[in-house]
Amino acid sequence: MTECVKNINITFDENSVTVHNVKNFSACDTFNSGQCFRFNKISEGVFAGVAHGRYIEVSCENGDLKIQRSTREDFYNIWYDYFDLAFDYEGCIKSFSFDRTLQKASSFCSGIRILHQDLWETVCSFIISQNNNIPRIKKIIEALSEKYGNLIYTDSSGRSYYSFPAADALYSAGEKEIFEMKTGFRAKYIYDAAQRFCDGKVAAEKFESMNTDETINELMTIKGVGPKVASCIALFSLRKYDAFPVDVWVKKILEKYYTPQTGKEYFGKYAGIAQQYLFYYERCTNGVYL
DNA sequence: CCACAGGTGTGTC
DNA sequence: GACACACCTGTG
Repeated sequence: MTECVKNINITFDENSVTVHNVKNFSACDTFNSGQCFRFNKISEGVFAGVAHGRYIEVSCENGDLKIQRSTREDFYNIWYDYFDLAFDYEGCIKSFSFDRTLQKASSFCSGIRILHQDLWETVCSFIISQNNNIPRIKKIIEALSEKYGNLIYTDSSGRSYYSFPAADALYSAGEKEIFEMKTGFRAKYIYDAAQRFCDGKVAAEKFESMNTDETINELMTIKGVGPKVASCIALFSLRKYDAFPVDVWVKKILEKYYTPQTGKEYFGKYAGIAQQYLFYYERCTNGVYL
């Protein structure tokens, strides 16, 4: 069955969805750009993982985006939004032509998408990311999911996939158990955040009417969430495209290619997407990959 | 043994 | 406000 929605053609199979002629989509670049910790390469060009409580396998060849193990309903309810399919990345990249470095970076990784990730998962994951490295961040998140999440899928080789733990699962586990999952000094932050999500004090809808600065200030009331983590949450979950996370890499980039005064304003309303291109470009061209 | 990893809270001036 | 400084843990 094929449908046409907003000028894109989509084919639905028994157990997969194919979106035809998708521009600017690379599963590899998207999942390796540091915004998401739960997808891994399972074969050439294919990435598998769990998001929003569902297991999928994602690949994109010749402009055809294939999502395996997705129903038609899940595609419309979850993945269309998750992969930001409505956003015009081509136009966004064109708007970056005022800057040579940005032009180079965006043509290097024009297939990166800004994912629309679950708020709680993003908050928790980026708290874990502080003063940490990506392999260990992934390891901790997998361990938490295996212990406190739900079994979602087991593949033919016997590998099991788990959902990210719900906030109340971590809250009832307690700070001590969270610490024992090798989260270190971040345990108290995770516990505190979990409690606030259980209370319902934090909800994604709350941020819809807020601008980016308001969003970041609100997020920073969570312990362990500073400007960098708050910007990541705003960008990778709440879709505030002008949120501009500044980490050690971006700091280096700003020093190397720009002036000390260059701030997010210079990059405009899609500063966050610019940040992703620059970050990924700089890391790849300096030999750091995963 | 020590530095470092996609930072942040706390205590100083 | 602009600084140091510690912080769990694994890896080089």
